[in-house]
Amino acid sequence: MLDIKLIRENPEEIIRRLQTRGADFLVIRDILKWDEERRLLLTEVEVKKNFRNEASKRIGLLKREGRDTSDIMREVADTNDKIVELDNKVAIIEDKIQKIMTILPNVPRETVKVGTSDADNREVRKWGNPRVFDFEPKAHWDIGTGLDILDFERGAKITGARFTVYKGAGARLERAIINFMLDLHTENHGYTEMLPPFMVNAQSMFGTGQLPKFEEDLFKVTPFDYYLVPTAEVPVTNLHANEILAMDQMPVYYTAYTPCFRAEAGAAGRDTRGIIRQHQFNKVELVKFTTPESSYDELEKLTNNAEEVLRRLNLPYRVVELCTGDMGFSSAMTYDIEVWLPAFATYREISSCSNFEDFQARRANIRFRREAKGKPEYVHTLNGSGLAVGRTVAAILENYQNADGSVTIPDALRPYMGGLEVIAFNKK
RNA sequence: GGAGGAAUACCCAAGUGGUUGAAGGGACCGGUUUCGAAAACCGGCAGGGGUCACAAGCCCGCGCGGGUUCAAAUCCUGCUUCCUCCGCCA
Repeated sequence: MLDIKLIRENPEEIIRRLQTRGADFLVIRDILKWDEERRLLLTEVEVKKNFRNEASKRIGLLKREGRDTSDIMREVADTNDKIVELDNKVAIIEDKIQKIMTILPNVPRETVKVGTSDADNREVRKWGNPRVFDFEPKAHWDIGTGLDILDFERGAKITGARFTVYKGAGARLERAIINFMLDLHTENHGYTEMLPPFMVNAQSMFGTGQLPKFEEDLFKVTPFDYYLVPTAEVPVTNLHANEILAMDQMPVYYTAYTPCFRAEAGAAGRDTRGIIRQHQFNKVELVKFTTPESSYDELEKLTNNAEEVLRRLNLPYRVVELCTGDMGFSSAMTYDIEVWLPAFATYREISSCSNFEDFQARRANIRFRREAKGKPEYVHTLNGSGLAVGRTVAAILENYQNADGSVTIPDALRPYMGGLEVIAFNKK
């Protein structure tokens, strides 16, 4: 949520910067008008409430003296009618403002490149060299099927499209990667591991920005008012909703493994093969709560923490900075980390690291206090995938594949695979 | 799922309609005292919105939402969470 005061002070500037996302956002001028109206109504009704408070107090005193109070009581009752009327007007106008405010995206950071699609994203750095194959590299779905570690048909049978069954060494690999990532982030990067619920309420979805605008992307658990988490960002960021953090706990670093559930509405026809785009996938997430002045340094560090996973797995990647038109709703600035996939001969997103500044903090009411008696301020929230597990499996299968169809296990994962060095076909 | 009980500011806690539009204690912050500290004493101490200078005053505020009343922490009502017991259960 944007700061209404900021809009009030500099509406055209906000409109201009929001427009870089690709819509006109002139509705902000309406908000401004309604806001003005609201403030006038508020001052009016508050004068009346003050009268009511004072008069009621007087009635109490007069009654104690046994005096007649019917005149003044009637007067207050009349005032009450006006108060109700004004309160209703205020409620209607606030509702109108709120409806728009909740669907306004975050203002991109001033330094973010203006653009309309991923074609305008800026490559920041590249790491590692794509392997040169002396055979035709296969796609991960062919490798996985060939090794009998990925079963797409049975996934579709027991559930539906975009659900996959992992088997044997495949299942173990997924689990090994999760443990490897969690251990790295907790032992080397200073994050505290959390294991949150995989369902959250609508309030939490609102707090991080998935609701009200993106309901069609979510799986709702009827008849309950719960949603399956599309990312651990939602439960973990909302851990501190309606809280005021003490300065000495800042910055807060959390990492969490959760499965992620996405309806993938509007993705029909894209990435229909393999495990790149699933309705359910695993992810290890990094989440931070920081002071406003440190959040961009923290974004660099967080992104680097995610990159470290790929470096340890020796998977070539690049980092791109998303342009204004390609950024998510809540983000002020986003780095995507893209891993090299030989069969696609391209880099594909495996992590997205964002600074939301105070956008989510306002929605979820997450604040901190610099000093014991200081005024609470909104924190900045950040998060990033550290990393998407399924896509890591795909990257390993493709980058570490051998000519005979087997897959070598990256050194860093072997301790997590019971020492296994190669996944070869195993009919069991 | 059934039956009871509870929810007050960082913590404990008083308070069943009007000098409580939140007592008292602890913690915490500031001060006096002290060579320094402890103790004692004095003072401060929930958060939020509007006007506006992030001042004063005013409005809101006792788990959350409605309602009754001139007036609600206090009465009514719906919900949430926690506790005790019963049932079921990984």
